Amino acid sequence: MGRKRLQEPADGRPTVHTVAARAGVSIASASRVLNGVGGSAETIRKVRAAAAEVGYVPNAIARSLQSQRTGLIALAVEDIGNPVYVEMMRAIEAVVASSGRQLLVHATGGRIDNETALLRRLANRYVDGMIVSPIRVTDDHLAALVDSPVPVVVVGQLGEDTPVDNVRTDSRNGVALAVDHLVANGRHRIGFVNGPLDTVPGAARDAGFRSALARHGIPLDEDLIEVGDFQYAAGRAATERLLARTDPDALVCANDLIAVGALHALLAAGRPVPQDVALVGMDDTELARMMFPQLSSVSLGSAERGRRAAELLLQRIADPTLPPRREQVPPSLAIRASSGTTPLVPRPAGPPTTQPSSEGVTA
Amino acid sequence: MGRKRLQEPADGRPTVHTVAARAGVSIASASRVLNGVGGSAETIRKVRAAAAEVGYVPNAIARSLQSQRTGLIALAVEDIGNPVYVEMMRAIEAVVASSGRQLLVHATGGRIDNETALLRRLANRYVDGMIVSPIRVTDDHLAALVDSPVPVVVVGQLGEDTPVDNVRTDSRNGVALAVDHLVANGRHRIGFVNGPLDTVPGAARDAGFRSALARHGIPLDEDLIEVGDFQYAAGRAATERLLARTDPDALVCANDLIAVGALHALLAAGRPVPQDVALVGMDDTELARMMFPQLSSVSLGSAERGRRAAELLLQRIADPTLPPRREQVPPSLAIRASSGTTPLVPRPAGPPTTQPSSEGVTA
DNA sequence: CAGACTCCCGGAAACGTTTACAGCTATCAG
DNA sequence: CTGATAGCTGTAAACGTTTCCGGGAGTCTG
Repeated sequence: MGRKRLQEPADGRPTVHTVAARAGVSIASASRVLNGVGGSAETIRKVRAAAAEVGYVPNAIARSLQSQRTGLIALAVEDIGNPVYVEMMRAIEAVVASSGRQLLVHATGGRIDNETALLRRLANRYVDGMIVSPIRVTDDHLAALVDSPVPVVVVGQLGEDTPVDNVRTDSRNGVALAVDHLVANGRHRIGFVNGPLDTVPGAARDAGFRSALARHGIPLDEDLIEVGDFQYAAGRAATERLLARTDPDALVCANDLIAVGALHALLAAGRPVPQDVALVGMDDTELARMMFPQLSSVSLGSAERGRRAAELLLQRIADPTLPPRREQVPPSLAIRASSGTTPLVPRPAGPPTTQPSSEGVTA
Repeated sequence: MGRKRLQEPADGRPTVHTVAARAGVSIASASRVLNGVGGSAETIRKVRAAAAEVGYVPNAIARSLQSQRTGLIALAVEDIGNPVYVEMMRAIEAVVASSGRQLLVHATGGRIDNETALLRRLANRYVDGMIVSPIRVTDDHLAALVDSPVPVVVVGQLGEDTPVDNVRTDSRNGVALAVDHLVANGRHRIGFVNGPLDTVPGAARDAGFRSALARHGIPLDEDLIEVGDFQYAAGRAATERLLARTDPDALVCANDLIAVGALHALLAAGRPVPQDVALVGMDDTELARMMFPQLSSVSLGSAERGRRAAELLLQRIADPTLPPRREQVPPSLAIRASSGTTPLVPRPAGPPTTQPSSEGVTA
């Protein structure tokens, strides 16, 4: 029999040619049987047997080249360690896995050039689509998003007119929920520990804080606002700076990592939480529930946003002609011990006796 | 000019054929120039210009098919949310990225069939190698590891005779470090909150705890040992059960998530840490430093293990004929406020004034 | 000026798969 | 008995790239 090509590649792994030769059929028939389309009973039997004997496993790369799909979905986030992204990632993973695909995680380290490069690299088609959650956005970046060669979904704020699938929340309003809650509990010297103002979430939260105070008729004291990074250490340092110059009775923090840093700074300064200072974080990650006292936190629905983003992406992959869509997940407030409702009543210091309810009340 | 094949595929994306035609050279020349090997000055100029004009980007899949390498490294861990894996992942990512490859993360959810399936799927070559950190190991699993079609490195304990690259620590001895430290500080009713005994780390830590107590001549009180999951909630529940039936003056926890749960349970029960009960966690994740009081914790060098595993894997990919290697990272103890050195001296409750040093002392 | 050597180029094969197409056989209807 | 039809099969092309190889042009040496 005149074999046209090697049947056993150098590394000895069987290909569809190996199977076909062994079964005494053509590679087309072998491929059809292996894919479960067509084939006579006899052919099916022979091919299956041959495949089993040689331990044939199809090569994913070759299949991808032919089918023009890789079965991979990329996720680009700033910091793989931030629990908010962990939760988002878990939700995305679930959706992606249920579609038979796999998730490829990129850590951009928040460096935007990094992220833009990633978007440009999409052109080489190593992936069927990408979910990206940028914290900074430049024009260059936007351009890369808009004319991306593969479907892209953005988690986070994006200009109204940008024709890119987008799942967002309203973090401005999220901050307002926190402020409303604190004001309702009699706190009036409310501090705010934010992340960098040149980031999209940082800017939104800053605006939200200022407008919420204004709505309550509370004059703005710039001393009560401090800015750091969206990290634990930066949050702690920022809070220490804030405490050194002024005297808040409550703190709103731009995410839970900052809030944990703030909690640490407050306790170290001998300011019990919530008796002396009430504390509200943001993102409502599991970290908030792991603190003592448990932290109140504004949920921005990160898992839900991740889930929806993944669904949007899968839909767009299935039908690239869909018009750009925009979804919004509303924020909600989980009230826990750190912003307890009995403000400013001096109590003996010590671990608060408030029983930590593992489920926060949603406002 | 007789073109043999389509130069513009249906979706309009340029291929090397497009570039070659536009530059008026063969695809071989175009490919050579684009890869920076060979080509006359004139050819280089023409090809580069043509590539730029049409915005050519090479197709990663086709390249992989030809080169038999995908540039992807897979990492399979149980729980993507456990900070110990986050740290390991970061370390691996750094090494992998510096070799120009990318990391593909799988969450196995601790289900072993899941992990074995993953190993079998490696046969389709969608990835150049894999790092896996199993917490349970069966014979089936071992077999899949040993005759994996692509290089695999295991992070964690593995039988001595298993011919698979392996980076391990000595968690038995790690537990001993914790016990020694507590005993040296006058604690004698030392409790142990462990993970499942049918896991590799759970079993090792259990053995370590028992032998350490024996070495100090402390009789074993089974009431002081409790088992749950390697999770926060389970750790908290296990600690509550333990506290309900006995009265420890110290607790060793099998990882930091459990330790945080234990801290929570202790504080809720009005047992100040470290005054009343000293607490030592394990893994020395950033979570330990984010608690108040900061948690002492046994470092098992997760970042270092990740780094080494990645290096072993890259070396094996470069030279698959290497003999199986086995590396060991020694544990060390980071002493922080939660196991402060002034035991059993009743103090007024309240936030400990111990200044939390962000760097623990290494024993 | 002839031969050897270097360099560049294009044709074609190869990576491993799926699939369009055409040919063949067997079955069925008329 | 003939023509149509359905189902199966094999050949070959295609996916987009890299690379082997042979040929041709140019340069250098003797």
